[in-house]
Amino acid sequence: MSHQIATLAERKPAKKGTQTAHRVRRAALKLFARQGYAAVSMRQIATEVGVQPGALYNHFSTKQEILKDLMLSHMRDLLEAWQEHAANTDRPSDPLEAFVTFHIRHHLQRTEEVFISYMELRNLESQNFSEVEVERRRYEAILTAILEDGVKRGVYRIKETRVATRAIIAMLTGIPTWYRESGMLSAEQIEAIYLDMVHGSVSAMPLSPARKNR
Amino acid sequence: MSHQIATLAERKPAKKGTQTAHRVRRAALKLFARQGYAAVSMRQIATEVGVQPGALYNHFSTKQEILKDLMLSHMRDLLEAWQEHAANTDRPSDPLEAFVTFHIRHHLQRTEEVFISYMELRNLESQNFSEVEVERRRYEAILTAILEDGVKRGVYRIKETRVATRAIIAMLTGIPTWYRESGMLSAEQIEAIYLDMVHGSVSAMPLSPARKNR
DNA sequence: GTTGAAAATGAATGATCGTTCATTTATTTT
DNA sequence: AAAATAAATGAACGATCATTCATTTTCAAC
Repeated sequence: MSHQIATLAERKPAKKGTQTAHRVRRAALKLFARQGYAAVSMRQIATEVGVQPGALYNHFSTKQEILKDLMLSHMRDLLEAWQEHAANTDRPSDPLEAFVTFHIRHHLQRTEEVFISYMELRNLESQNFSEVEVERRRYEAILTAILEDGVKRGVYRIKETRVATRAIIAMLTGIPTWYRESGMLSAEQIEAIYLDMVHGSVSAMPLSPARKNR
Repeated sequence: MSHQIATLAERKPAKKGTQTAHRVRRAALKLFARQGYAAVSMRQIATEVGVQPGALYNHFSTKQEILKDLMLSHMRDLLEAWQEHAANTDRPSDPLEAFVTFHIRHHLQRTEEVFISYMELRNLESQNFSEVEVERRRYEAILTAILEDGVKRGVYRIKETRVATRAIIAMLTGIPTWYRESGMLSAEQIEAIYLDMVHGSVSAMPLSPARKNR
């Protein structure tokens, strides 16, 4: 499952097989995101990779396994990235801001994965669905904890932190569906707008003037 | 034998054909929502209706046309419902509240349509996509206008009303993906929570204590 | 009740689907 | 360089796909 990324001082050359497996993932990611899992054939994936259909089965035993692999590794990448981000940020003055910023940046660089992860859940067989769901809940729990802490500290006014979590994540995750790099707004501007909105949606107090015009 | 549904002042009995067309729509709606457009076959739809596959083509010329019909009529129902709602509500003190409440109530009663409308856009052929997109933008424009008016009146602090529109609609439209009637929260409670959050996300001022505990 | 139209049937069309497999080719290990 | 292993080929499998159509059945209008 662990596809190694060649870091600087890496020794071993990537084997042919794992190279191809990686290209299959990339091809499937692109095609699933564009057309949807059910509408993409193994033949299309094979063509995109530049290989015969049968060859795919040297790397994945079924089409379903490709989907599971993509969705699960997306969620695990996300959680891993958050762990790293949180570890490297020492005591953020505003944990909610840290989370929102992280989420937006991470997702804006992975629009295809986001599409798949939020649209292809129904195409996962139940066992695979459960596995993905575990990771999703784990991620949601991070935000819920931040909100609950804020409530305890009296800075947030929300009553149902689980509901607020879903509301916020839905709001943020919608960005990649319409954001285009060619658009009028930069990623930083969007980040600032959403940060303000999220803040306002949960805060007991309005933004202080100092925070407002950054 | 056939019992037609008699509405109040209705004269004409529904013809057999239009009855069947309606059942095809219902069956397709249910199946598309559960499995996705691409994963549903015309045979499945026919079985659900209780008819042979070929009979479907007396009412819809292609599978694509069924999808288009469902998505387009969903959007038109939505717009029509809003017009009616707005007409019957005389000068709402808070237009944003009126919109949010309307949106939540309307969508919570149409979870299958919502699923299809936000997941099957990519399966629409470009001509059909454009038609649906026109209606969607029309709907978004309603909220944008409300926000812009609020900005002019100085009660909202948002800079990009188009972005805020998408953020709010994404937040609200996410509800049907997790809401279950059997859950702990009633539709009214959810409405109240989201109303607070939306309000906070755009307002220049925090909620007044009077509004807060309703 | 007859008649013409609408709706449904049942069978078939060619295309495409995911997957398998014996075999050949390429790569890694010894 | 030889042996062992991994990857890719090319062809095929049965199943299922959306759609068509001649025919029969059902229904609505007169």
